[in-house]
Formats: sequence, structure tokens, C-alpha cells
Amino acid sequence: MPTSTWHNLDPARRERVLRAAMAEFGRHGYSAGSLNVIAREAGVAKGSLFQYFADKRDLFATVAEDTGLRVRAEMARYLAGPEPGQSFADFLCDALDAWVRYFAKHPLERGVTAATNLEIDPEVRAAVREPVHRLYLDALRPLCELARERGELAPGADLEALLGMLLLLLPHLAIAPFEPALDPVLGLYGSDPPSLREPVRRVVHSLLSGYGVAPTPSR
Amino acid sequence: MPTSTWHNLDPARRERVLRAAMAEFGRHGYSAGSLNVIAREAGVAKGSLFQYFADKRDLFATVAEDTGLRVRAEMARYLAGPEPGQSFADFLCDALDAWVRYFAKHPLERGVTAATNLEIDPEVRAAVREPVHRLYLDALRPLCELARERGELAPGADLEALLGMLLLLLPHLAIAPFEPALDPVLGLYGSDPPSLREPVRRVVHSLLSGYGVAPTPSR
DNA sequence: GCTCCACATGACCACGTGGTCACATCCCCT
DNA sequence: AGGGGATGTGACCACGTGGTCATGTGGAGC
Repeated sequence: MPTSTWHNLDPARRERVLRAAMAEFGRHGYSAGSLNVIAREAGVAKGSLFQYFADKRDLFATVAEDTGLRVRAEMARYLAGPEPGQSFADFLCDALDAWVRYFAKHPLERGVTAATNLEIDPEVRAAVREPVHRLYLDALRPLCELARERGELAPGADLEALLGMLLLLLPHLAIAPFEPALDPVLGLYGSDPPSLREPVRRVVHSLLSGYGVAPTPSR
Repeated sequence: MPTSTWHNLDPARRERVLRAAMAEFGRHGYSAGSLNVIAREAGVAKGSLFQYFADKRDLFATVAEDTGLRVRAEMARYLAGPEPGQSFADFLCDALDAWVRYFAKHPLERGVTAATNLEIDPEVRAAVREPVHRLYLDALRPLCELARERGELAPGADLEALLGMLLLLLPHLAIAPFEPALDPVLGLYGSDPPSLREPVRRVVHSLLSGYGVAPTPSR
């Protein structure tokens, strides 16, 4: 947790520190991210960082959580669910498209999302990812349940599995389309960066409607 | 690329270096992995590492590629596709189940897979992930095409999207079930580690048969 | 016995790290 | 005016890093 000093801080100064940290951690990840660089870029003495945060991890956790909140705020208009008359599938397309476009326009948030999801140290992951995951789940589960109540998902649909796939897909869609053809689903985007909507539709369509064959039911 | 010295090396010594590197990179990832530790654990002078590899990245890339080959060798029996009379869905369940069980039994390979997939530095990622991705795609695409030819996937099925999801799912299934309840799909495994088969079936079923609704077709 | 060469070794290097701390500066309160 | 707590600062610390290199070792060929 950040110190009280951090909360009392001049907002402009706080913002400078935050943005510098987002940029540095976003570029190099947690363990390779340098506090020296962050302090320099923020125009702040390194000692100050330790007056605001207990240690490096505390800073990173704060950056990650703050970023999660920024993103959720940006997505607020989708948290209410589909517009009247809009199908769940179309809604999902819209939301994911907005999601991708948001990260296209906000490289800092994209970097932090990458750093958060690509962190390997289990302790750091736990400290940083768990709250963000809860943020996502709290937003997504009601939407899926609403869709099922409305009869837009098959009554027997495995909501947990769907949530799992979405939670896998979301960070991927935030990061992958903007890296040089490294990732699988991202490959769909690579060729035509200005129009991201069509690839999103393909993914959503395939995810929701399946591939035309069902395995033998369980048990 | 490793030096010629590396290839001429006493296999036992080579194996010791390799396993030490797998363990270290697997635990701490590339950038936080320490050559000092690797040399010590392998029982080898640090200078020797630089007689085998150009630099740290070279070592890591070698470890990653070697691991990829080990894994593929282990999965060899699934590369031929379904047994006669076996459905594609059942085959996929079997293969993914074997996949998960393999990584359950091989923590070193699991660690390296984690480190490979969680690397954030774009240059390192490119050097390390691209060959492994090709390995996966070369194995998976023929299987999917075979399934479509056999009529086990809908003729209009979006094979690229399916491959994308599989390529997203595979590393996840290799890593997530063995971390403390951190990840979405992994959550399915958490409670009942000895029997992993049922969760795999749920994921495959949902992936292949969808959730009972289709978005408006594209265009 | 001698040369030669491939390889092994660990002391050593310059550097950047996360973190500390004694001191300076500021501003509110009396 | 001046005391005092809160905040800012950067020199400084011990340490670990990736990487180098002069020296040592051992065995094959003459």
C-alpha cells in the first residue's frame, strides 16, 4: 500500500510519477523495470519514491491497480450490458472492439496490461493480478448470467468455461494486436490494422457458435 | 546459436547445464534468471557458459528450443491424428489431457514454457517464441484440416480462429493448473488435481460446440 | 619429450540495482 | 519570529549482474 504521503501529494506530481512508472514497467516488465529510470523520467528524486511506496513491488502493484481502474472506467458504458434490442453476440463484438481500440490508443495502459499479465514471479503475480482478475470477473459474470436469463445463451452453456476463455482472451486482445505478428489470434489483426472490427467478429462468432461438432457429453 | 564447443561437449555435462538453466529460467524468467546461479547449479565455471553460448539470450533461446523439441517428442503419438474410429473431439480431449498430465509430471519443462510465454521483451520474445509457435502450428494445422476433410468440423468453420484459440489455450493449460488459483481456465482444475480429465472435456466441449448462439454473420 | 590446441576456470571488471539516510527545504502553527 | 513536523533530495551503500581474459590443464600427434 502507498503511504499517506502519496495520497496527500500534489496531483500533478503524482500523475508524473504514475505515468513514468507505467511507461517503464510497460516497456521492461516488473523485474527489469528500473526505479532510477522512473525517478529520472518523473523528474523526482529516487528517495521520494520510497517516501510514497514501501518498495518496488508496492509501486508496481499501485500502477497495476490504478491502470485496471482506468480501463474499467473507460469500459463503463459496456458494464450495463446490451442496449435494448441488441443481441448478446453483437454486444460482445461491440465491447471487444471498443476494448481493442482503447488499447490501440493508450500505449501506456497497454504496456502495463502486458507487464501485469506476463509477470512470472508468483508472488508479484498474486499481488498484482488477483485484484485485476476480480475486477474483470465482477464485470463479466453478470453479463453472461444476464445473457443466459434472456435465453441468448443455451440453458446448459458452461458459463465458467466461457468466462475462462474470455479471461484468457481479454489480455491477449489488449496486447497481441500491437506486437509484430507474434501471437496467434493477433495474426487475424496483423494485416489490416485500421479495421479491427472484422477479426473481432470472427473470434466472437467462432467462440459463441463453436466449430460445428460436439464431443460426447461428459460422464 | 550455440558454439561448436557446445555440440562437441560431453553429453552428461551438456545435460547438467541444460537442466540448471531450465530450472533457473523456469523459476525467475529470462531477465531475472541469473547466469551465476546456473553455473553454480550445473557445477560449471561461469566462463564455460560463454564458451558454449554467445550470451545470455543465446542460452535462453537454446533452452527454449530444446524444451519445445522435448515436448513435441513426448506428444509425438498425437501428431498422427485421431485413431481410426475416434472422433476429433474425443481425440482433442485425449491430446489435451495428455498435454496437461505431461506438464504436471515435468516441472522443468513447465517452467520453461512459462518463461517463454511470459517474456515481455519483444526482442527476446521474437527470438524465443517464434520457432516454438511454428512448431505448434505445424503440428496443429494439419490436424484441424484433417478434421474438416473428414466432416468433423463444419465446412465453414473458421480454422484460423480455432488455431488461434488453441495456441492461446495450450500454453495456458501447460502453466495455469499448477499455480495457486491464479488463472481463469485453471480455476476449473484447482479443486481436483488428481482428475484433470473432466475439466479438459468441459473446455473442449464448450470450445467446439459453442454456447448456443451465433452472432450475425460477418459482412 | 615436446608442441599444440581445445577446453575449463575463477578472479576480475564496469555497471546498474533496490534501498537508506543525513540533511535541506518548505510551510503551518503558535 | 521561530519552532517543528512533513516532505524532498541525491550521495552513498552493499550487492549481484553479464561478460572478459590470462592462466591452467589434459590429451592427441609427432
